[in-house]
Order: sequence, then C-alpha cells, then structure tokens
Amino acid sequence: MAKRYWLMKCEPAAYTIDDLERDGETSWEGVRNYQARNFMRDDMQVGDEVLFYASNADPSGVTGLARISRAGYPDQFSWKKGHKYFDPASSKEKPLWFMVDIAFEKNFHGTIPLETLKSTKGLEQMKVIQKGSRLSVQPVTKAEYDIVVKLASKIPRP
DNA sequence: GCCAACGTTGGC
DNA sequence: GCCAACGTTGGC
Repeated sequence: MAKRYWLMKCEPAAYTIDDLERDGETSWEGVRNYQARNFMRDDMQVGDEVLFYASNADPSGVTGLARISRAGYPDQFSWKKGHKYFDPASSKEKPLWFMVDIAFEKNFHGTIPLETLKSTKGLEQMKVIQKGSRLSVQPVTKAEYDIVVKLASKIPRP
C-alpha cells in the first residue's frame, strides 16, 4: 500500500515534539473517538508520515514531523482498571480502542501557526483548519503534507 | 477562562 | 430512532 499522510493532535501539556525528540519513539494511546480509532486501527501503516500538531497551544500549529513505527494495536490502557484511559466497554478479548507508535523525525523548533495554515494556498481542504474540527487523528494528502514541510523551512532558526 | 461546536449517552 | 442533556475539545 502506498504511503499515507496524517495529522495528529496533542496538547503541549500532555506531550510535545520536544518530548518525542528526547524519547525517539512513543506510543499514542488514549484516543477515544471512533473516527480517529478507525484510522489508527485500519489505515495507518509503518512508514506513514505524520504532521505533529500542538493543540491548545500558543499558538496552536504544526511543530514537527513523525513517522508511524508500529501499526494499530489494541490500547491496553483501556482495560487497566483505575487508569485514566480505562473504559469498561473494552477488554483484552474484545478491545474497543486502538493505538499506534510513532517515531521522531523532525523538530521544527517553532510552530507553523494554524493561522498560517489557513492562509496558505493548497491547504483549504485540511480538516484541521475547518471551524469546529475536533478530530485528533486525521488524514492529509501528500500535497498538503509537502506544502506544510515547505512552510517549516521558513520558520526562523532559534 | 470562556464558550461554541461537536460526539456520546440515555430516557422515552 | 429522536433529541435533550451532558462532557469534551480547542481556538481565542
């Protein structure tokens, strides 16, 4: 299957691209949205490219790149009683939720703000710029991905 | 911190 | 199966 492209959101309070750079790789558990789960369970493949998006940030926007390093597998936190991601509807035998692993690829050392994404030609269809879009895992096209990577080169070096 | 938009739940 | 109530997301 051809390589796919994704955008994954995370609040800086929970995890940042700096954390991923330090860790090298991380698991992406805790997604509790069916649409997002389906993408992780059914469509994400090792090697797919990821735009790392910081939500609820100042400013919110894309802060780096990652790559899928493990395709969808059951979110074991969903059946750990007492865990914040516990869901009684999920079990080892019948997992309800899924997760993937992602590997660090690039730290922009800056942010491509949402506002820039909104005003950039070719990105008009991106879900993340639609008002009220809450999907935390969403597909992007190769063209969109390439445009965002190009925008990253314009972020001034720290 | 506010609040609009969204997804989910549950009563009927 | 509808829809009001609720909890959450996320921009500002």
